[in-house]
Amino acid sequence: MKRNDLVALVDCNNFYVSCERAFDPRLAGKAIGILSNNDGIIVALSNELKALGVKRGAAAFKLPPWFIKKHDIRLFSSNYTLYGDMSVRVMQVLSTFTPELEVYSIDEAFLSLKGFENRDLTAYCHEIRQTVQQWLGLPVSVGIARTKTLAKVANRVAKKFPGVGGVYNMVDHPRMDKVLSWVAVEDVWGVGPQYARMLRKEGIENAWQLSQAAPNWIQQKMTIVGLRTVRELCGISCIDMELDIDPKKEIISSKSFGMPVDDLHLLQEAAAAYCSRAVEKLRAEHQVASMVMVYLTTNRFKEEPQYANYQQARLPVPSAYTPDFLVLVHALLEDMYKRGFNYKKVGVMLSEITHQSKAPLDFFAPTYLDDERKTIMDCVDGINRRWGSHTMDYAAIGTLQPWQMKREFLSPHYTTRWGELPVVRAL
DNA sequence: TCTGGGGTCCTAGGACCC
DNA sequence: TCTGGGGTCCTAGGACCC
Repeated sequence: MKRNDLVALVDCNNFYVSCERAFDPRLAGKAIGILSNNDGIIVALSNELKALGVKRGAAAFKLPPWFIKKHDIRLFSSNYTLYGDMSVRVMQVLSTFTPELEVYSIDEAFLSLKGFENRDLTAYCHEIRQTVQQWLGLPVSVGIARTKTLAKVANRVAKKFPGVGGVYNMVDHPRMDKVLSWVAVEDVWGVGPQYARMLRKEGIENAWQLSQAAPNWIQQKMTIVGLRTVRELCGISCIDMELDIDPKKEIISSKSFGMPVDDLHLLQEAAAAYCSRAVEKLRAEHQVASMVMVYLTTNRFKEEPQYANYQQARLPVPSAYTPDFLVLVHALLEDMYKRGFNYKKVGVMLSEITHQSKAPLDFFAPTYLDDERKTIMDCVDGINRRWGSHTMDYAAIGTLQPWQMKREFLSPHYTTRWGELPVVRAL
């Protein structure tokens, strides 16, 4: 990107909450919280819930029943199927507004506005905002600037000052110092808790001060990554748009259990289930992997005997055939397992990933692409796509699955299951 | 009772090579 | 007293993002 680039950051407001509201208008104006896996903590809050003093990360069970009742607080288990599907729709709408769209996260995208210099950018972004609102029922905020980091700042302003109407334009802003001084240093994109603590100790408390810091010192303390952030705050674009979706380098599937698990066979089941999920994701991207890693851990927050370990193994030939991995995962876990601990979590990670067509060849073994194993997997995936996931599964994942996560307050899969479509009734 | 899950990038340091 | 120097590759760990 060059100095004269233009970029808009579109970010959905309270995305998970807004998805729930989009399908249930009665939730408008209510204090709403979305829970983490296992219904443990609150990961997303509506503004009304924030106003009651509840913080992100608060343990759900610690909200007293009288408090919930008094303020009519609505809690939901996270429904990632719904949020993921809504996300795809948002991105589809946004892509009609620019030739260059970078999907940055489930609820955010950067839009290149290169070539739009002569338009009224603020008005154009209001149009984007209104379109998403009208077509999907989701509120978004838009920040416009010459660098991604500044677009993040502008987006923050758009969210925090309702007066600007959800869009804030920082391109050639006359009072950059004033806007940046308003942003706390830990709220700058690229500055996490560790760096924020260090910077504050050095007297740098806001984005403006950070933008004025000595480049050499910044690079020494925060690596090249920190230096880029500083330059971006100064309006020099260093972080390019990423228009191609990079193939994944690793795929992780792991979850905390809904209850403590000490039995090896149950751990094996859970690991097999996550393994199967991970390899499914691998195939969805037409990739193969040769390395698999398994980890398991007890609950580090509890005052009881602790144990954590991981081990990895390599397949002789890259594969996307689930049973190849199930066998390894089974053996690795058996090796690591120690009796007498209450385990909280296992995870499976795939790495050394390549595209199916680029996998290294083996003289003595067929490649995944040319093998009947691929035919079998395609068949399984096809069935699960047609009839719903888990229609066909591996016996290794068990049937009772007592380790499954808790999701007591799950909303319907409004957009992805026929049986759960919202119904509109004439009164 | 609870304290998520899934990613990426960068650097330092060790192993190994000539 | 001496015990090079420069390069690459790999891994672990730390930082960040949502």
